[in-house]
Amino acid sequence: MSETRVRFAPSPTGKVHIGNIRAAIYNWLYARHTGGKFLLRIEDTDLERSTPEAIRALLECMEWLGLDWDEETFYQTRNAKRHLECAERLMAEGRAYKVEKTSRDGKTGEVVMFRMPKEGTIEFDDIVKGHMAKKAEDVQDFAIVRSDGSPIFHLANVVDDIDQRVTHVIRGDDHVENTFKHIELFKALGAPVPRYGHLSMIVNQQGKPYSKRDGAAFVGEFREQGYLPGALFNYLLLLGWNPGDEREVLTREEMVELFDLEKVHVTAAKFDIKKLQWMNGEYIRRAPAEEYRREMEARLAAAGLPAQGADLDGIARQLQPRTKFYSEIPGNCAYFFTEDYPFDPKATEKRLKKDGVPELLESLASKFEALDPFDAASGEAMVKELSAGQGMGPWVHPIRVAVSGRAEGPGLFEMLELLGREKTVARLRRAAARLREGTL
RNA sequence: GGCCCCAUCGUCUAUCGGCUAGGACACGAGGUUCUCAUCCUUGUAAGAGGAGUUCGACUCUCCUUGGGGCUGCCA
Repeated sequence: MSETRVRFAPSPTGKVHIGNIRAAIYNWLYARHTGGKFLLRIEDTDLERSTPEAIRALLECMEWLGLDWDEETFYQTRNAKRHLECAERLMAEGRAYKVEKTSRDGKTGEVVMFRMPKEGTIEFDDIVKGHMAKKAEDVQDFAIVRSDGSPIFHLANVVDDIDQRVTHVIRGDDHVENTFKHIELFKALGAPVPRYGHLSMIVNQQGKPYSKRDGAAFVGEFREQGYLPGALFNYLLLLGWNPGDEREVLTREEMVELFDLEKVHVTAAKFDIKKLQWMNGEYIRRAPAEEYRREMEARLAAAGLPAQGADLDGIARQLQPRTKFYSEIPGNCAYFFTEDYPFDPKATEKRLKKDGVPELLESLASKFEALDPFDAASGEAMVKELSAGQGMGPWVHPIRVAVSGRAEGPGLFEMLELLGREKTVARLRRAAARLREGTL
């Protein structure tokens, strides 16, 4: 049994979308699962539309998702000589012929056509779709070399698969019809036909397949929006495959161990951003505290917030279960690091702009000034005593908004402890003063 | 038009002839609670339609309907 060799063969003609990248994920997992090789081939034969930017974006996305590939990156255009040699050979053997054709855009010239068999059936066993068969008469001859002498996708794709010794072709559903053509090409070139596995499409909320023009589905967008690569990877994996039990959040190791092409679904799956968001939160909550802290520090630094002196571990502990996206970290905890924190208008209106609040805040400031020790437990005990069993809301809410500017966040007393006595007291007094001045 | 593929809660899915059709997301209710989130409990919600095979069909067969793919000198 020879080694499994699969490839991801995108054409860099636009931004890579989730459908493409899921194909990459499935190829990668299949290679890792079988202990084979995962190859990358850039199909840049469409010179008009392939761009270096698209290639760079693609490689960045793969790296971000941890899709490492084996052997050297294969650029299809660099193998053009071989493609053409094969075309010559096919012509010499009568399997291809030249013909005068007019293209869609009106150019007329001589192209090389591959001759398909005219009778019998072409069949293959697709690993995901099962047995596939088609009458030869239903498949037309097709062009393999353009009138300008450049090889066309079908030829280049097959010859490269031969040269890269690809054993399993795992690609999008949109290639099923091509497979009947490609099989004949492999045979005509005297090469073994690889096994095929065709992946269903991922469709959008409207039920339409994602296209390269679908900006929202561009993998890089998810990264910018603060999704974790692990979460996207995990979510995409589940869109058409499951481990056979009820687990959904899987480690990369589990995925590699359990992944199986035979269990991949035939039906198209609808992309559900809500579930991805949940998955992302799940990944954040499950992240090691160390990792969350590092991420937080990086985000704070990027936002220009000075984190020195603050109890970052304590803040991270409070924030982690409340974070849906890493990108929202600075906005959610800026008040820990600056006195210039914004006041949410609604919360200010509801909790602070009330009769008696300035007086309340000032009296609380004095109490916190005297509190000993200044920690969450004694803060809570103090307010509990003030509330006399009637509920701490009337005290807690104004304090929270005064010291953080926000209506939601960590438990108030944990928050105050993290802030420290000095800041707590100063903020309460400052808020009271601003309320009196009417500057809040 | 021709050829091919597909069809379980709103969404992702389990079921491989025995089903009171299970789980997750989303949504609703409740609990914990100082807010938000987490967490726990819980509810609503599905087999496109019609024939057939069978003791028994979500599961097998056929038809209909609906969706998708392909039908390029794009990939």
